[in-house]
Amino acid sequence: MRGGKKKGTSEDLFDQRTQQVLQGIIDNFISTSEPVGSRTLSKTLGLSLSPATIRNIMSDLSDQGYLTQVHTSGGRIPTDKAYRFFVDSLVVADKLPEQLQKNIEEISYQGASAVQDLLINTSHLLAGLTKFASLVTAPKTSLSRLQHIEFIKISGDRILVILVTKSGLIKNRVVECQDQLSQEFLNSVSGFLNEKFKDHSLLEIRKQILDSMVEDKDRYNELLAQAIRLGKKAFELDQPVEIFIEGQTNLLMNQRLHEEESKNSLISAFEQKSAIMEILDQTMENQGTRIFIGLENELSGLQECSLITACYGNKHNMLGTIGVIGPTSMDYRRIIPVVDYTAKIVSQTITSQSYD
Amino acid sequence: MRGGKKKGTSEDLFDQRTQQVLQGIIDNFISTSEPVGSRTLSKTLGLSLSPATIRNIMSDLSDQGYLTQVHTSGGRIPTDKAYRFFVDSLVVADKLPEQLQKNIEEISYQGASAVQDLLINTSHLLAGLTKFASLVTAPKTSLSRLQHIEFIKISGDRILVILVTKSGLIKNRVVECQDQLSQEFLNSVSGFLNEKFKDHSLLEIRKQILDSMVEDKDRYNELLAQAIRLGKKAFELDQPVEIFIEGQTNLLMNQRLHEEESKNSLISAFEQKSAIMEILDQTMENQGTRIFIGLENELSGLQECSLITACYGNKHNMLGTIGVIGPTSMDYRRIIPVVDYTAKIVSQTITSQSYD
DNA sequence: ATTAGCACTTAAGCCTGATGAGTGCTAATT
DNA sequence: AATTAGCACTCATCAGGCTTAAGTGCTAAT
Repeated sequence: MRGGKKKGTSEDLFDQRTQQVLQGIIDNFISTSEPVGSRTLSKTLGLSLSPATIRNIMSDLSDQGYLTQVHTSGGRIPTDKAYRFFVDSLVVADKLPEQLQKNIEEISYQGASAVQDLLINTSHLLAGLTKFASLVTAPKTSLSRLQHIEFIKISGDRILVILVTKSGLIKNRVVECQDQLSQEFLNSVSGFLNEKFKDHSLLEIRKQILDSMVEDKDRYNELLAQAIRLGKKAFELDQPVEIFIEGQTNLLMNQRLHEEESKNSLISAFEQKSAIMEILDQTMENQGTRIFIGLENELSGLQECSLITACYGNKHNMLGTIGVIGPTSMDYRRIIPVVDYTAKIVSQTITSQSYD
Repeated sequence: MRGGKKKGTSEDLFDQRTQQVLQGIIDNFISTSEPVGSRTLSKTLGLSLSPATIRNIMSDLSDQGYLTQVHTSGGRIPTDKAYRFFVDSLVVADKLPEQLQKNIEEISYQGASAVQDLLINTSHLLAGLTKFASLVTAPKTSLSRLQHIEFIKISGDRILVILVTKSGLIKNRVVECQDQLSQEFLNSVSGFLNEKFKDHSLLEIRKQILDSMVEDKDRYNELLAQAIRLGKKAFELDQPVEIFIEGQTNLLMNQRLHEEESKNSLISAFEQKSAIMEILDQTMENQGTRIFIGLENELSGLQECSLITACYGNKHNMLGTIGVIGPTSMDYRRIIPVVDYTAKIVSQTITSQSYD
């Protein structure tokens, strides 16, 4: 798995020994957060190499951009490039301890009868297990398909709209409505909409409703006219960014980034929820765990952090993303399988609860 | 307002000058966060007093427990007792600038058609305006009265329960149910429950349902039996602590408490949401702004902070609490009116949206 | 190709003394 | 009797000097 001894091929930049040294440096730095020097490494590393030899190797690694020095003396630390190499060479991540597996599986029990609860539990769990910040996005509403819609009159001119999607998401909103509509009438309207639009995606429904409004042919049928009017209100609600973030404080405390400035930019990064959403959205394309290290992150506040994400979904679609943000020097071997397995459990739970 | 020159009465511990000095120290410390010394004060304060005189006064204040010294030299800082005195003597807090008033009034516009949205907006606003941490509790469900209940069948054995309270709170939960119940039947059940329990408090309803179960006389009437069974599930849900906290990071960054330890205890305080809830609950008794300074807080993590709370509600009841947590050396004159006015606006908005 | 040896660099720890803001006390002043 | 000036004292902070330990690069020996 680690690439043989031969040199020169474009993937295999290192001979085995160089690679072991790099590994050693990364491992060392991950656990101590201190720059690592040649002497220490010569002792820690199993290979019987003198510090001098290791120095030579380290010097090469520096030239190739895998290591940097904070100051002239004082050991070296891995760069983003080193982590990237390290992560890529982790063909198999660690097996998850059984106890952890059980912890993760519990997210579906703790009163998570609705999908929202499940996602909140998930975000809580990830923050707790990793001691970093966790991100969880709700299934994109506009792509979800309609399971059920219902209107409940709660006062003269206020109507509660309840929208249940196939993915199990429940949304409610209060809309105001001039016309005095009776509950019976509202029932017919919801009956009509349910029948007509069940299983259609919300995006599609919105489009069709808008089209109907333009055509305007149904204006003399009161039921249809109202159905369209109410439907418009119910479906037009541009869904606010739904994302659960937890454990920001973990990150700020735990952090090896001691500098005020980087903390502040991190905070402001968290405040740009829509930007984070966008990034997470992009990860939905391909399944499996994705890892963004340091500068690979587009959001500037995160450029001293690593982001690990995985998607969840049902058999038809990827629905949303879960993820963790931690320092670039996090223990990838431990964190990756946690995110991975959590996504798997979320998927399972959602699938078993979804209505298709 | 500040009490005359005469001494000896139990309220008026200070002559006017002493009080001015204390004021000066507090003002100074609030704005600079640095211990203030006699020389500085002699210059800043309008009174033409020599540092020596001020030292004598300060010495007295120290004896009475209003000031402490961090080290032998190096100026004095106000104690909790001093803040308490300061706050109590603030008969009228500052008038709120109009711009701020407008900002606050906006919480009811930003798409806050449902009470939950309003509360989230509020918490966001408070954190933003004060740059501290904000707390907002939702109306206590168990005391709210029922406006409407509805059951929606969303798959074979899963039923969505929607509960709308008079205070405008909307709750939904998914419950599972062995018996295959048709939507029509569910409608009868909710019709029955609505009729029987409308305007009753949820607590009361739960009690009555449990009583009915014990009596067991309705066991042969299928509608009643199911109504009780479903009602039990719907109302028994012990409402999870609903509290919105925002801006914890504000507090951790902004903070004059530099020590790691106090930050950690602060974080753990925030994690004990139920403990915070309890404290806020206690504030619901009396209307108006309440202020807890430093050690007056029962929760240990908050003992280096001050908590400012105010209740909101409608004409019948106090429903919930909003509040801010900041350093004891916060600018009370600025913060108190913000919390105060925000509570007022929340009350107004809720009242106009409530259904009674 | 590897290693030992050596001169060089630098952060961090420690001591030192100087500085300055502050204090308490006492005696002089008003 | 209240206020103030003066003085001796305390103590945090800072800069400079010194040492130490860990590290580096380079060269020459193995």
